[in-house]
Amino acid sequence: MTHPNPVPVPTLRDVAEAAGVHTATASRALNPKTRQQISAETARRVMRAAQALGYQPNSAARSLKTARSSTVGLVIPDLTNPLFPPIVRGVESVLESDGYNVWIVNTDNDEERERAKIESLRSRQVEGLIIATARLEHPLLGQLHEQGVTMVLINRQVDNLRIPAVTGDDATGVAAAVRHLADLGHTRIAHLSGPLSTSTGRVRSRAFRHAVRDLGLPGDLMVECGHWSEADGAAAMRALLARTTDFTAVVAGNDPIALGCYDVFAERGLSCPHDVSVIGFNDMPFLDKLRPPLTTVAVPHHELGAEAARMLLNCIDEPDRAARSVLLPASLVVRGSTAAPRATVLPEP
Amino acid sequence: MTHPNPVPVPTLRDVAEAAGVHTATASRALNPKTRQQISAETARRVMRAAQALGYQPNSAARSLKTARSSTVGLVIPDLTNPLFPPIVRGVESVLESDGYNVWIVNTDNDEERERAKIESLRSRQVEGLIIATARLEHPLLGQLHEQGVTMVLINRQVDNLRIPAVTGDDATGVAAAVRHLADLGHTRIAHLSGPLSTSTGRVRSRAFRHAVRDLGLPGDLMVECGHWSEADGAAAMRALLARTTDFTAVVAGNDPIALGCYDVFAERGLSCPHDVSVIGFNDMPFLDKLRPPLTTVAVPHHELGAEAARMLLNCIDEPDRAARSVLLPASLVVRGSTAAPRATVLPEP
DNA sequence: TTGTATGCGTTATCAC
DNA sequence: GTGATAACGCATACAA
Repeated sequence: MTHPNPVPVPTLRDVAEAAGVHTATASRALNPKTRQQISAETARRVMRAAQALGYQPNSAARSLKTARSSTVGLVIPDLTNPLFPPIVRGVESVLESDGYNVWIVNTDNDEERERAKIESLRSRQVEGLIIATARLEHPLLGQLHEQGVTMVLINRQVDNLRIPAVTGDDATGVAAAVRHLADLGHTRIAHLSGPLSTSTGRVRSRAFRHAVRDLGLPGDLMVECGHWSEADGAAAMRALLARTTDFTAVVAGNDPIALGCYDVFAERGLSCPHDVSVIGFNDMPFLDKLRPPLTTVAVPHHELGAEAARMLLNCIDEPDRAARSVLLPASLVVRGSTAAPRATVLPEP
Repeated sequence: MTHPNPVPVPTLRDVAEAAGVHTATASRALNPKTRQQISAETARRVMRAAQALGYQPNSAARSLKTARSSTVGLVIPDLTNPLFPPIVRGVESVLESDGYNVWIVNTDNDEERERAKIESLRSRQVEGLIIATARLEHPLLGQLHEQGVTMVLINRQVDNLRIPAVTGDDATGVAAAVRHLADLGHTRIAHLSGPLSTSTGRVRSRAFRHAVRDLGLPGDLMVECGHWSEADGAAAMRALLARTTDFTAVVAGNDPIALGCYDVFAERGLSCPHDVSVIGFNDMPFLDKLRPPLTTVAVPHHELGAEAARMLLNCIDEPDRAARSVLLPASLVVRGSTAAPRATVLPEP
């Protein structure tokens, strides 16, 4: 139940009256940037009055007047995907110390939803957008760019348009994964890629092809997952097994896909890493508690968010600066899901 | 880089001019609730103009005029805690279909931060607050309530004030956990509680005491964790083992605390569930992939958020309605971390 | 140092 | 059915 006598929200005018000054004076006294224009005594009186009344500036009025919202929009597919909360916190950590607030929206990877959410963000006069959805087809981005919307992309490079982006160095991460397996003695390594309609799916898939080719290994062991999910990972692994059993290691497009592999191994009585090694991607929480603990590629999600936020601030401050893209290093985290293949013939010296 | 010629954002005035009508008419044409007052022909013309210009209403101006923000604030401790994303999505699923938007803030369980965040929310004229932080001491809540702030609590009951709340039925969940262990033959069951400064810590701890007492089991095997974390769970388990080894099962205050137990078992060479059974709380993602898969109490987090949102809408619509509290059922999810104790003397018939 | 006046973009209340 | 006008709360250019 709300309070029986809902206190009317005090305005600047109330504060001014209580302090016996004009609203303009009160406004200056309350704003740190203009407080110096005011006598210390008056400033103190105004601030006490504001405190006493529980005054909070009406941000709608302020942004209407100043044409600034001190708000940026953060567009992600789905908060329940453990990738994104660290990114969100990274963004916030930078933006909040600069006086900005962050408005988060989920798109569920639905184009219509995404459009609607971004419209609503724009109608809120956000000063910039950080977009962390990874679909490849994206007419919307082009439109926004045309309209001069300030934005930064996370985990996605758009080739055509020059939009600043910050991404994890997926290619190096995949290469490290493949090299690790090769070093262990694996020669037939499969890749269960994410959807090739996503930029990350495409980048990692291509990196895998390059990596195996560079090592002189076969590059035909590839299956595309319909989604980045455990279920689709399992389906892809079943499809691969139906085609061939002549492989000893798998590089999964992400961690849930790797978990899908675990499920199929359990079904088929295969032992990991004994029969087959698996490497995931992203280093989700609690992977070290799995059976076996999953070897994976760690992406600095928090730092991805923080760096995107810094970039966005740059873009807001210097609208004419050329777009830059930043690549953050990914690193292999070796755990228990990778080992030497069972019947390896070690390469002759 | 932003567009070289940043298009000035079109206002209602621009739309009106383009359509050859007055702004008032344009406003009426664009608002579905007033569109009927306008001739169909004019309405169409205005809407086409708006479309063509890419017009988005300025929400600051609108909420200044209407004194409504169509926004509610959602206050949580930390998005990276996997408990909260489902709650957030639950809240959003209800609120968005009602035309509201949700503003999320993280408090990191810091009182000062929480106060600042809520102030910033209020200055944004949010129409209500959903608060999902679980500290027990909370002068702030009292103040907000005094000021007539509409709010709903998640996972926390405040005794004094009559503030609506929606919580999981922790007590029943804990009781089910204890009964499950007793049914397996355990007689000496320990509890590693969360911090007793949190309402959930206190509720679950008390429920545990009641449950063991009702079964005639000893109630002295309790340790309080400093935080709801894996590290603190491990510390508590070490403390318990230093005191006694005369127990065969543990009910952890939450899942990370249970994982802390796993860590200590690994250190000491104890086998779970062979030497000791463990039950967690919350049913975080991927618990089924652990070694062993963790038996836990599932709380309907999405539904918790959805129900809180429904309640908040009620409160906004009918400010004078009495506060209600809702308890959502929790359920035991039996997995591999619980089994009969090794050397059980089964009770005589 | 302080007060006066104005307008941000929108909607509500008038009058026509 | 449409237009004119005012006002929401605040910040700022200008006057004093």
